[in-house]
Amino acid sequence: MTDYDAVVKLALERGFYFPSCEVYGDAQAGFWEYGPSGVSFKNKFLELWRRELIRRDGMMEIDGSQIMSGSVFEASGHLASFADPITRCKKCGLTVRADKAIEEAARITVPEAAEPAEFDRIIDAEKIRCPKCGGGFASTERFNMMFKVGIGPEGREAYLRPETCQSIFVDFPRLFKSMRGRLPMGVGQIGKSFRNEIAPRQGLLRLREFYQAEIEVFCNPARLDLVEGFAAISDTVLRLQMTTEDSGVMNVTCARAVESGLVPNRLVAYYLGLLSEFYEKTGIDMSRGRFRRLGQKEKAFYAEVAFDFEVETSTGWLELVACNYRSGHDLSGHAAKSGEKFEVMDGDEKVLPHIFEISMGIDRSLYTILEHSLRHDGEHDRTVLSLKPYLAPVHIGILSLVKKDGLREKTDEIHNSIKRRCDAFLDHSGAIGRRYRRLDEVGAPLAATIDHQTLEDNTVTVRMRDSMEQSRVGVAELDSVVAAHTSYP
RNA sequence: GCGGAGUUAGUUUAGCCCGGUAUGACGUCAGCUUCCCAAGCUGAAGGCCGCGGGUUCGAAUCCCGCACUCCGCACCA
Repeated sequence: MTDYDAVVKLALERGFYFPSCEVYGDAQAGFWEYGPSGVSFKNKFLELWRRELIRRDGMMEIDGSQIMSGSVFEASGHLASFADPITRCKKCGLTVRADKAIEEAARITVPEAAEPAEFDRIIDAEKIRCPKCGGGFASTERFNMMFKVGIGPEGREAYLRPETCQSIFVDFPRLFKSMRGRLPMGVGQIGKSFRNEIAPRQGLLRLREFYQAEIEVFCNPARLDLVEGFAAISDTVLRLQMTTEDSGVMNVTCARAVESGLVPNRLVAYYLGLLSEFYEKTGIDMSRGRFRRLGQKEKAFYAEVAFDFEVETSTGWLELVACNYRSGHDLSGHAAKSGEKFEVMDGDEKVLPHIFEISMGIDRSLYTILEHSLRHDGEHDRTVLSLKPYLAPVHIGILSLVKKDGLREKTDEIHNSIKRRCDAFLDHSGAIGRRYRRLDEVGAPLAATIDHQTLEDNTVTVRMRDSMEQSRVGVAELDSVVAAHTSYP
């Protein structure tokens, strides 16, 4: 069984995640639900994100609409650029990208954003045929990856957002004014985005409806090297890979990365440093991670400089975060379309802020943490999910060694006294070893077992997930033991 | 979307070639055991065999279509 299969099996058996609408045959691919363990785990991951990025850096957090008006995506460029020109072979049904087919057959480069009729004209003029069967092509159409929705009885045009950040951009003027903003200003958001992927695949890794945690840093393009607090991360090590040459991954400090020109400025290096420190704390094996600088062709249409944070998993290198320097693309687009002013004062200077974004895929991050944390302990023949204690869905299992002689009642009492302050799981049934194994599988770092001695001296056995070591702890101290062991770093 | 493989209980799996409504394991639940690492014993629940149609007296099994999952290609601002 591959690591991927092992994670999927655990996810299904232990309620981390599973397919949406699975009782119906018309369920579509690319939609998954988080179960109880998954939600508890996700919430803790997001709390870590808030601590390490939003609060640490004094950013704002908003929660925007998932449905946004058509104008937003006209201004952002998504209506024109987030769509592929596709054409279909009339004989064998092969669907190809019109621009790719023309490029390959006739060596003519047509801009992706050209009109469909332009593609048809060239296909006709160059007598381009299906590369597979030689058949003729039907008319070129635009397949836009945004989900269109109709608002109200008239069905007014709107779209499910394909990235959460558009809310942040259009809210910027109000946020800057009402929240007494000053540059650089970070605004974050956790929420869902929607993309009509042609072929969703691999569970949480490629979804049509997915979670993003995005941070948009509004900055003065003339002051990208004036970063307050840079000293805090200047010695943080980044694992960098340049795309141009087949260079390996280099370990360089943030300070060194800027000096050597590997990272264009201190602002970008600062946030790569914060991000690196964040992921270190998620339990992902950072020796299998890298920040890869993207080449011209790989970058998104709005990005000037882009680094992807990628991690090696059993499915190959997986992109968890896109860090894009989007320059003035977004705000100038919204300014022009809306007529609203997006310039702000930075000291004595009036500037249209540029944007550096940290766009995190939450689902992919959660998957990667699970895969990197799941291990088989051959010595004791058990499956252990060695999550960081602060990310575990269950903090502590509360178990009765046996049910009789009042141990069940004592166990219930202890569970009741603790359950509002942490995620405690009560279990009376089955052999004690079996219950420990169950807790190991959901990643619970602690278990407290109530036995006959508890009735005499009010102590319990506390068992550690990773070492399986046991110690005797007073019931009165249980609270503080749990808090100390499961608190965020 | 193309090509390939697959889909039977929570998980895993037999049965399919050679039609007669389904097998085992693990897990779950209850009881006994009162026990500190998946112990043992007894019992139970759980399946419209992915969905729809066809052939047939009768379909998990044969035929057709569709969906989903996985792999490869293409795609992935």
